[in-house]
Amino acid sequence: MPDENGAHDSQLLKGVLSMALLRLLAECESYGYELVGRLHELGLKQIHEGSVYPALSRLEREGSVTARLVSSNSGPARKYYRPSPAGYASLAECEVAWTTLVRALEPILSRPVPRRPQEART
Amino acid sequence: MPDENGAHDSQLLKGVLSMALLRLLAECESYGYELVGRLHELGLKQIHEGSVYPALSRLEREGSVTARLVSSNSGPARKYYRPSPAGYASLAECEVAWTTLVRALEPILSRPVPRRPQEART
DNA sequence: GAAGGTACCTGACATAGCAAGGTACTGTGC
DNA sequence: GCACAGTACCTTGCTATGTCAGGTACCTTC
Repeated sequence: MPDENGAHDSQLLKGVLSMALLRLLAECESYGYELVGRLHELGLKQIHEGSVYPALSRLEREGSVTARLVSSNSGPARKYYRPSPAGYASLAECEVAWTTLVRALEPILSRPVPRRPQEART
Repeated sequence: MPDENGAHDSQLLKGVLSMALLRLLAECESYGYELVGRLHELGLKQIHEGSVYPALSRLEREGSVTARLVSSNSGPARKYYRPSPAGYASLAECEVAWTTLVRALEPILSRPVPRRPQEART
């Protein structure tokens, strides 16, 4: 089946991408091109370079990550990012917000959808 | 502590609101003003009318919900919404996308954040 | 020297939540 | 009769951020 939910996901992804990137960078210093691959492996196939590079730039501008250029022998120089202390703090906050959201949605999503919605009480 | 994550949440919420609304409506026919209250009870306190009404209009325009006006004796008429068959389908798709996203993020978020990020291998 | 993989970046566009404000109906109290 | 508070709706800008499409450039291999 084709990814018709791709369009939907694009909205769900908002705000999640930064968190995911920050989290991956906390795990292991990395660069944009590789991060795209790592996200794809996680199953987030619909994330493209055009989302990741701007997101990384934002994180750097915000001071959440620091970058260093490392020349490569398999192409142009790679820009390796790693979280700053502020980035770790931001990540922690973001994870709290995410967990809170997931927990808030759980009670309604876990219940099976009723066959017919109940009529409103007047 | 104040809700400093409110700003962050605004991004995390993208796409989640429609799903939550659709899900609540599947549970029980309702109207905007009440839905805001229900979302607040769920812990989604940062959702305001200015988000809910446009979201409901979008859902109606998309054909995901149908609406009917019911006069009230405690104020102006209420606009009750309930999901259409297309809305149920959309909800199902959306829940899949959501679950997929949550599951994709789990493996990286559940691991404890390393004290120091590992140096990249060259 | 052309091709293809690696690696970066950007600009125009669409989406959707937020903030702020406006309208209007109802019952209550004065 | 009138102001008020609560209920209930809606809209206009603003902003953030993902997508799409495209561009640049390095390096190795053929």
